Amino acid sequence: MQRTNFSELAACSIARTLDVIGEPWSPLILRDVWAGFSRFEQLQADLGISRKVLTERLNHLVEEGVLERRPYDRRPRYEYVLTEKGTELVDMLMVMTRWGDKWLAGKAGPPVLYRHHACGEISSVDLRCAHCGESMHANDVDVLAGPGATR
Amino acid sequence: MQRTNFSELAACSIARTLDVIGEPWSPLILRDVWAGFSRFEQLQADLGISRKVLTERLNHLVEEGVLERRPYDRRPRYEYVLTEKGTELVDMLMVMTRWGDKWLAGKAGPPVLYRHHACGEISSVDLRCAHCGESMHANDVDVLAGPGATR
DNA sequence: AGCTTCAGTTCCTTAAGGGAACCCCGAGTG
DNA sequence: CACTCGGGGTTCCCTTAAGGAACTGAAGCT
Repeated sequence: MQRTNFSELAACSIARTLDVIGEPWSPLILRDVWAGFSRFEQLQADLGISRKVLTERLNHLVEEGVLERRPYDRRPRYEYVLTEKGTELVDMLMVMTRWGDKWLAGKAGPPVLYRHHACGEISSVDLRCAHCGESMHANDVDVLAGPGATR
Repeated sequence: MQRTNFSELAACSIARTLDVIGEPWSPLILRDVWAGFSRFEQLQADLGISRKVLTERLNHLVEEGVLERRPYDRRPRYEYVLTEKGTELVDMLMVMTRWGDKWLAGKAGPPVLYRHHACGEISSVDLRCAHCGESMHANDVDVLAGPGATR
């Protein structure tokens, strides 16, 4: 299969982000690392992903600065941990989770729940304007060309 | 290429969501439809995607209830519009955009800006707890098994 | 009747994922 | 010192999906 490099299409932060974590399995690898599956064997066993593809994905995520590969033994053993850049990607996963919980979970209800440290309650994320704090969703904004626009 | 059906791996809203929009091009198609490119020819020209793949992706997104295919002429002409389910997916794109703006845009700055209707300011999304309204990010939550969990 | 446009469909080539087998390295054991 | 074990990959072959260009069909226009 050939695959287009999305970020060459246009200046677009969505396309650029997809070049970092848009490949199959990458978001699930991030989820697992966040959940504490940090080693190659753990990830492979939990996801059932091909070892070849897992190697490729981990290398790519490390190159992109989303994960860090660090030794945890004097033997050649490594674990993968989220960098700050990677941790901030988890925000996106929390929004995906919320959408999946609402539209795909069905009667069984959400597979996982989040308990918010600040208030101690089971909750989920909500999108708000970083400026005024009011709700901010797809229909609440105008899209304008920014400084990095090319067309 | 074979591709694993992610949602069969485990009860996981992320995996389920990826089965809806995780295929290559799907998020960019959604972005374009949101931006007003609603017809086959417009999408194909803007993205440079193969017509075959565009057909497959549009069909899948319609089947999943994310897009609606509606005629706009007495001739066999169709446009694709976001359903409510699809519009809520754009939340995820806004979070992706924010991450890409921060980590990948570089000196040129963000390619697009959002102006928030409520306050009229250029802004971006921020994740907050739906319950208490405080900031809610990856490190601010505990993850617990929910009613839909299978293990 | 012929031309044009939109919205796909068909067909071939190329490359990526799946999966199983294999390999290398250092530690622990007898 | 040889032997085994387990983590972390690498290699190989097969299948299937993406790229890309050419083709089709159904209106409406001239």
